[in-house]
Amino acid sequence: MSEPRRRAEPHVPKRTLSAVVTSQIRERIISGGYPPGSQMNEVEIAAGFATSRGPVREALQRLAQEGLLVASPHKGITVRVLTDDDLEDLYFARAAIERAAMERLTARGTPAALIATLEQAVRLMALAVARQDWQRVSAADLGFHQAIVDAARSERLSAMYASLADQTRLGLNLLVTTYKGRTDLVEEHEQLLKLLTSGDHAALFDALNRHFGDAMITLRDHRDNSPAPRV
Amino acid sequence: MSEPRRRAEPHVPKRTLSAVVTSQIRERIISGGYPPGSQMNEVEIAAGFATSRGPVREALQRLAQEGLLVASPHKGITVRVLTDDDLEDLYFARAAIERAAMERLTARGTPAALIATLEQAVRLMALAVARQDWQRVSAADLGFHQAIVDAARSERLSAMYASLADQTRLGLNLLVTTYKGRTDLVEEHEQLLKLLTSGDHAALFDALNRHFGDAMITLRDHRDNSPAPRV
DNA sequence: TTCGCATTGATTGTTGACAACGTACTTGGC
DNA sequence: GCCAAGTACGTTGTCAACAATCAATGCGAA
Repeated sequence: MSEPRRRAEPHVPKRTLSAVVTSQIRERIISGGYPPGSQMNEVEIAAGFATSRGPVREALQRLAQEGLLVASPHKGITVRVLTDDDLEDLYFARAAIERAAMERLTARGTPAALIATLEQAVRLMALAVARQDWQRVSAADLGFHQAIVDAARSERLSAMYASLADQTRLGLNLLVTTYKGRTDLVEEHEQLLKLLTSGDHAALFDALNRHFGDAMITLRDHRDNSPAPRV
Repeated sequence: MSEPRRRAEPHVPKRTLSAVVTSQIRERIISGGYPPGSQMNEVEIAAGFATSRGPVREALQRLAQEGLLVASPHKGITVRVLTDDDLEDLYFARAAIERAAMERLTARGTPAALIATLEQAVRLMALAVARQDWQRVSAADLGFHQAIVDAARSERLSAMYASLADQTRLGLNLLVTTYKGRTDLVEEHEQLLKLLTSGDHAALFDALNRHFGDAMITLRDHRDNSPAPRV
């Protein structure tokens, strides 16, 4: 990991201030630090980061294009409020990308490294479920799926999926108890993993569709049963 | 080439300057006004738009995230140079999205409005082919596919596909003669249209895969036969 | 009261200047 | 002549102030 310093190419990742602000804000949005619907006041955030509005503005613009924020000209930028339609669209788009990734994987052969990564993710998920740490369950869940997409080695698919995964976490952090009672979650991912190694094309796709379908149903139930936060 | 505003705008409701600069630059990149690899000098562009660096900077950042530009911190922003791998990745990602859209369309039924739009696109394409206007052929081609994706009514799929389509145009404008000799292009789209209305799931997917496969082959041939521009 | 409207306050959009960084050139030494 | 360090230039990153726009409030008239 440690790279010997070379004169011709020191290339230390001189992270620009905008970049660090962007990732900080993104993390805070995903983890629920900024609740959906709240307005992102530029001067306020800039003060929090001890910087000026410039970098903050760039960060917000970027996150808006990633789908975590919504920008209205002259009105401001607010944290996205995901509707039921948005959630359905999210899972639909994720399924589209993940299926394509799986198709390529089954065609080219599943790398052993991916299997190891997925097994690790499942283990982490099981552990988190046992501890009822739903934050980590969600992280393991999305990590599992992102690993599958990344294994397809498509720069664009990976980038698009990462954006969709972030939006999904934004939708989930409102419903921290979403995973509660879904004891079948670990089994479902184990099943996906098994089908992925077996190479059973049709069964794998069916399982993925059911998997996302279950997630949608669970989300809807929780949303219906819990009072929606004021918008 | 220079298309001035058609009117002194008394009622431009609320398009921010950044937005208009963004679309202007995007159009110019796609149409080849800024050749791939060239650096986007902020002050230069700002002078061209008679504005300051602020809006230009925002526009460039946005286009970079759309994939048309690549940004290196402290070095500058350049027009993306698409490699062969990029082209393959583009078609792979497009196929992933378009297949998902088609699946939903065949499941829910193809809207009549879509059929009309596609027929119109094919007519325009045939006309452009007859006139050997490859710029319009490319526009009709991408319009055809974008219409299919839009008909699936998925906000995220449409947005992602639009970005991929723009990148495709960026790759095509280097090879303006790409379509030359592809007299089968109109037939292929007619075939896709027919299969879409017939609802033949499997045949439609096969046709789409062949369609993109043909495009890839043609692109590769042209790139191999023509001297690659220095990078 | 209630509707309409001007005014106020706050926030975003834009600008020009300053600072930091990378690149290319020049200069000195071998 | 060639290489290396130092330097100068150009570009990007950041900042603070100015202008434009929107939401909210208060006032007055029907």
